[in-house]
Amino acid sequence: MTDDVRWLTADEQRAWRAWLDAHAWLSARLNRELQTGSGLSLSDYDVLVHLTDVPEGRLRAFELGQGLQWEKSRVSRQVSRMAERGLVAREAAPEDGRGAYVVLTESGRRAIEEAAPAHVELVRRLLFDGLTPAQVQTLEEVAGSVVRRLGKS
Amino acid sequence: MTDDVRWLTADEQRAWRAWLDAHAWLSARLNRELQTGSGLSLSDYDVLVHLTDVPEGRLRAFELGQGLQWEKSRVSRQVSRMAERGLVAREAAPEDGRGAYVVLTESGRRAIEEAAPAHVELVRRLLFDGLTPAQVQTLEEVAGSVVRRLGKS
DNA sequence: GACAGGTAGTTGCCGCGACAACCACATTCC
DNA sequence: GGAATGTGGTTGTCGCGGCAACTACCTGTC
Repeated sequence: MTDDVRWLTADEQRAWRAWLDAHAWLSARLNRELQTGSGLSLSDYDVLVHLTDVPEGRLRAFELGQGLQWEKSRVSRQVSRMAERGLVAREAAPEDGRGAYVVLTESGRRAIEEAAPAHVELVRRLLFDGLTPAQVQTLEEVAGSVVRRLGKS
Repeated sequence: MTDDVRWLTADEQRAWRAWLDAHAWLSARLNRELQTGSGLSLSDYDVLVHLTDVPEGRLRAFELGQGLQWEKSRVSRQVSRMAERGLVAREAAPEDGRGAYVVLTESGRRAIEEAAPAHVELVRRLLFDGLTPAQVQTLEEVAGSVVRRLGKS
């Protein structure tokens, strides 16, 4: 209402816009490359990464959701789509009648093992090859600061 | 295939994950706050910003697309939704029979003027208040580097 | 002025994502 | 043990976003 808003400085505006741009371009590019290269979306990839990170390649749906910071409805639908394509399977949880496990299939494991090298290579080429170690360090600090601030309101 | 992939170092992995996390949380939060506070989405907001930046508050659809780095289909649909809500209006371009202008309405101008202060305040609180000027500078460098690298393949 | 190629914009289709409503089972409290 | 409350998952609805197909128009070139 009044004029005592603390607007952004020119530097801040540039940094803010640059960040938004960089993220938009980068994720679009990674998604596209992943899609055409291996038929996976970034979301598929993330799910598969989480499943391969864990012994047995099986997680309760809600655990997957926590790891990915996803809504449960998002988890549910993503798993449905992936299950249709054979990348994962659902299994009832014997110890909890409500629960469901999401299990990595052989085909899912193969898919991510084939997709990962090119994906990582692209992240490296587009992001890290252009940065000094100090910049990498600062990037982590900055991102960390945001996450911490989001934590407390 | 072979094992000569240059995987990410631990530092790089942390920075990468932190970036993805920070962006996911931040944009979710900004979107939510904007939505509940003023009924606008981030996309609505971006369109309105671009229109207010320009004299007369009118842009050809393709110009808007260039400014936002959006697909033309995305522009078209976004404008349709916003036009339904009275935030913008479409106008035929007299000088090009194919063309369409997107025009800021009074109601659109009011909407962004009401939404902007809280939005900027939130960006400041969640992002810039936690950063030193040097960090802001580095953030811009990093993001800029990514955008430049995306330019050339 | 006709035809080829390019450009502006819309639409269909599908995958993605948030929110809310809902179902089923678990837990707690009496 | 039965009601109240909580938790894990699914589904409906709607807005968002990319790609490809399509229409309409413009800009050459001959």
